[in-house]
Amino acid sequence: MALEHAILVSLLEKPGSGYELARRFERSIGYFWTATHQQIYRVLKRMENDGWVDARDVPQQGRPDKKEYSVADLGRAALSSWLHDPIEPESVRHDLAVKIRGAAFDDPAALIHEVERHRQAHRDRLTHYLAGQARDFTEPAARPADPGAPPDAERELQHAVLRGGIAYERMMIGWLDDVLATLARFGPDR
Amino acid sequence: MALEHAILVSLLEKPGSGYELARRFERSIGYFWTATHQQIYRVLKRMENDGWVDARDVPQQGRPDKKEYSVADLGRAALSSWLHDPIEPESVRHDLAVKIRGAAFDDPAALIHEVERHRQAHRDRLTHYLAGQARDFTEPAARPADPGAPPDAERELQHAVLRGGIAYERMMIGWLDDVLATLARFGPDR
DNA sequence: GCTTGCTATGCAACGAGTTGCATAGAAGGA
DNA sequence: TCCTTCTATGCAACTCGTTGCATAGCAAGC
Repeated sequence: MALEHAILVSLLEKPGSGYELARRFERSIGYFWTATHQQIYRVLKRMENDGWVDARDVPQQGRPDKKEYSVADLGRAALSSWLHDPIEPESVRHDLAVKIRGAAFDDPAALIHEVERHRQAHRDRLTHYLAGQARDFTEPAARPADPGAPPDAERELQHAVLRGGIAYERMMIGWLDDVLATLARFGPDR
Repeated sequence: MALEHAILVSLLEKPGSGYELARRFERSIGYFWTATHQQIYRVLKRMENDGWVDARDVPQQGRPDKKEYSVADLGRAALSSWLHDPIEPESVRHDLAVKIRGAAFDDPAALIHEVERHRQAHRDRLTHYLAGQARDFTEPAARPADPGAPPDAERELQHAVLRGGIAYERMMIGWLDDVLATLARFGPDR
C-alpha cells in the first residue's frame, strides 16, 4: 500500500489538513493517485498514532478549525525506506478494455458513444494538464542571472510526473481513436 | 466491479475452469485486468449461484478433474446490461510516480536503478505483446478468395485491445527515459 | 427565518482484493 | 524413495477501498 507514502510526499511538499489533502488528491496528486476523504482521515489517524506525522490544531476565522499535519522524523524515515524498497511494476485495470472485448458478443456499434465519452474525458484532462504545465512550468525568460544555479529537484520531478500524465492522456486519445475506427467498421447495429 | 464481467467475456471467448481462467488472467486478459485464483474461484461460485454461468464436471486423465464453466443466458444478459451502462473513466494509481515525486526529499539518484528496472519490465511486456501480435494478428496473405467477407468482431476487437497495450508500453518506456534523463541531472548522490 | 453550499471531521457497514495455508492427483527427476 | 513441479480447488483472516450517513460552523441569498 502506498497511500500513506503518497500522503507523506504531499505533506512534505506542503503541510495541510485532511480536508486539504483530499482536495489535492482530486487535483495534482490525483493525476496518479486517488483517495476519498474517508481513506485519508483514517490513514492520517493511524500515521499520527505511529508517530509518522505531527498534528497541530489551527483555529480559523470564517470557517471551522482544522488539524494541520506535517511530517515527523519517523515519517521521513518510513518514506525513505519505502523509496529504497523495490516495488513491482503496477498491474493495470481497464474496465473499458473489458467492454471493448465484450462488445464482440453484443452490439459493437452501441459502444461508440461510450468510447467517445471516454475520449472526451481524456481530452479534458489533457487540456487541464497542459494548462497546469503552462502555468507552473514555463521557464520565466531563461534566467541568465544565475546560469550555474542548482536545479530544483522538487519542481523538476513534479514536472516529470506531469509530463507522464500528459503522455498518458495523449496515448489514450490516440488509442481510443483507433478503437473508434475499428468499431465503425462493424457498421450500425450488426 | 468488473471482475465478473471480465470473467464473462473470457468465458464467452472460450469456456474453461477456474484454473484456466486464472492462467488467462496472467496472460492475455492480464494485459488490462489482474486477478488471483482466489478471487476467481470465489466470484465463479457466486456467479454460478446467481445463474450467470453453468458448471460441468470434466474428468481428465493424467491430471485432476476440473469444473468447466460456460456462460448462461442470465450471464449474457448481465454482460449486455453492463455494456450499455456508462462507466466512469478509471482512476490511475502509479506507485512509481509517488516515488518520483518523493525522491526530491531523499536521494534522487538512488531511484535510477528502480526506474531502470521498471523500464526493463515494460520493454519485456512490449516484446511479449509484439510477439503475440505477430503470432495471432498477422493477416495470412491478403485472403483474395473472399474479399467481401464480414470482419470478425471478436478477433478485431481483441487486436484493438492489444494495440492499446502496445501503445501503453511504448508510452511508458518513453516517459521512463524522460524520467531517467531528469534524475541524471541531479548528479550522483546529491 | 430557511435553505443551500462550502469547509471540516468522522463512524459504520460492506464489498473488493491480498496473503497464507491446505489438500490432492499425477509426472518427472535425484 | 523422496522431492519438486504442475494441475486443480478451496478456506480463513486480514487489509484496503467505497458508500452512506451524521455533525457542525459559517456565509450568502431568498
